Amino acid sequence: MNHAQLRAFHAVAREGGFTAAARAEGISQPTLTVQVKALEKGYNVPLFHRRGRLVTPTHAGEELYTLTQRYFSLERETREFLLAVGGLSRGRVTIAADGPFHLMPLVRDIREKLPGLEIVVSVGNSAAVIRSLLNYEAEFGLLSEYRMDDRFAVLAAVRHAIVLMMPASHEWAGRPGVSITELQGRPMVMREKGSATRRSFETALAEAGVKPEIVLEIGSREAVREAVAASLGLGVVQEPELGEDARIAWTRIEDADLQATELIVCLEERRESPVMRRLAKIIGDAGR
Amino acid sequence: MNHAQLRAFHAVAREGGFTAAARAEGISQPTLTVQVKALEKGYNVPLFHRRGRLVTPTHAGEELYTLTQRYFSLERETREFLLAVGGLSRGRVTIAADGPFHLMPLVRDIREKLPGLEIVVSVGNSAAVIRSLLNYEAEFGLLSEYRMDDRFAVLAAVRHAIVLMMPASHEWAGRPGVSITELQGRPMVMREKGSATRRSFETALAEAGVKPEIVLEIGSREAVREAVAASLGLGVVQEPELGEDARIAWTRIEDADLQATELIVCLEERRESPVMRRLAKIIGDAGR
DNA sequence: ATAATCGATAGATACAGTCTATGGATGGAC
DNA sequence: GTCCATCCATAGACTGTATCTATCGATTAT
Repeated sequence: MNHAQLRAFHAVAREGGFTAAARAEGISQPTLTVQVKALEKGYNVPLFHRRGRLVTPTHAGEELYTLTQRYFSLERETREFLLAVGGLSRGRVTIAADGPFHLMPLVRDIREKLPGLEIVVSVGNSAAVIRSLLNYEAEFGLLSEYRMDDRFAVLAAVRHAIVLMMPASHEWAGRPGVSITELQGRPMVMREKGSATRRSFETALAEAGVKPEIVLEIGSREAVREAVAASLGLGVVQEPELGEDARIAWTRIEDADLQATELIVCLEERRESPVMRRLAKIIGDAGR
Repeated sequence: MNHAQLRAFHAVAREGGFTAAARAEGISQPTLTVQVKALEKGYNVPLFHRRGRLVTPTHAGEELYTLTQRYFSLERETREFLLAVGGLSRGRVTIAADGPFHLMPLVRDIREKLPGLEIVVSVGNSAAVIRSLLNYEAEFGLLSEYRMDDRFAVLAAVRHAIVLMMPASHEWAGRPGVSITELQGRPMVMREKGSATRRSFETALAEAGVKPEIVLEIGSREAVREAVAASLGLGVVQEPELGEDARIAWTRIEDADLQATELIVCLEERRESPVMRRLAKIIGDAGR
């Protein structure tokens, strides 16, 4: 028993004759005769009654047909699965991100362009993102610029302004911008050392020779916001992370290049995969 | 996608590596590499992560594996079905008989020798038996000798004595045998004209020049027995058809060759089929 | 550092699946 | 009843492909 034999039998059983089956399958009639005969001979099992031009399945043939129906139905299902996955009309894409904020436009864009894809997101810190990528657990990663190395390929970069956050009652509230020098000696609430926002901000401070007073160091964006709302000091945050909080006012820092860059990356070795290229195009369009 | 590609993928996914899969399948490792690669390229779907010597299925690969598991399981099931049917360890055999009496030893023997076979019996008159055989509805037929023609092949013949049946109170009851000449002028109950029993009996009567008095003509074995039990006359019946009836006595007719031959036949064109030959052997052993 | 193991590649080969050509048989049309 | 069309079976030839061996490069373990 082999595939060609089963296929020949199935076609003859389905079409009710060798010639009809040959037409339906687009092959010659002798091929079907030979294959079916080989199948019958191989197991000593007559599968069709041939009386004259009439071809009728034997009982064994009918039973076999119920099996081949399932078999070839499954084969079609498999082929359609591969087509769908190859065409990205179904499948799963996994994204590892170091924070929820820059993720949403990306997810929205993938859902729009490829609605059949299941999107799995895992949010963790930068180390977890890198681990997921190296483990092949995630296809894409959202990472701060400074954590990049040459194992990864950049698909898109999104730059966001870093803005100054203050209590709504603060004297600067309502000002369109402030100078970085004005921050000299001011009380400030800072993120932890590893934060990309803090890194970028400290570089700008150093360049300007400005030293604020660090009154508090806190491990999350939300904690910084709460501390600012409680008037413990000023804070810096990336613009998309601001949210809608009535207790908070914010303004730009005009005379410093204060930006954080968030990268959408994938493993360097996977960059040339066709699926990756198509997804990268969509992602590139998203992170304009 | 073709069968070799799916088989290669399935083996690699199952064994967790190309070399292991090659060992398991008894083929060379490059074959698997080529086939799996062709499958991946054909649909632009990476199926395995290859990092170093570690081979891990992608998500698409895992999904495909669930499909190929079902697929190859069904393929194995199909192969086992064909093996079983070819070895007669399962399947169906259909027998058409012109009466229930000679059937039972045959059915018992088939059940003993080939316990996996489903035995389907259809009982009808001779014409129905012949029709079933010609329609391929039945593989075997039980027929009276005189209905045979050369479209059929005789697999076995069972000869049964035709005996004389009388009421238990009859004067002959208890006699070991009677002469056919003693039937001259005796009241008798007969089966219908087409009956093999009647045919054989009338031939014997004609040869002996004996003429009984036909008092009743009735269309079934059971009806003949009832008529005899009611003392309407004597009856003739094949020995296996006698049954256990306290109202009835019987004896042989000594000086006449009174036998009916029941044939087990199949279609001439099917006689050489291997399945038929094996069944015919069993049937031949049965009808000793 | 070295050996062993694993997967990838290239080139060659044998077989199997398929084709065309043809024959034989059956069933329908007139 | 005869002729024609249709269908399945057979024979022989061919093409493609699944497979092999030989070899390389890379990674892991000793």
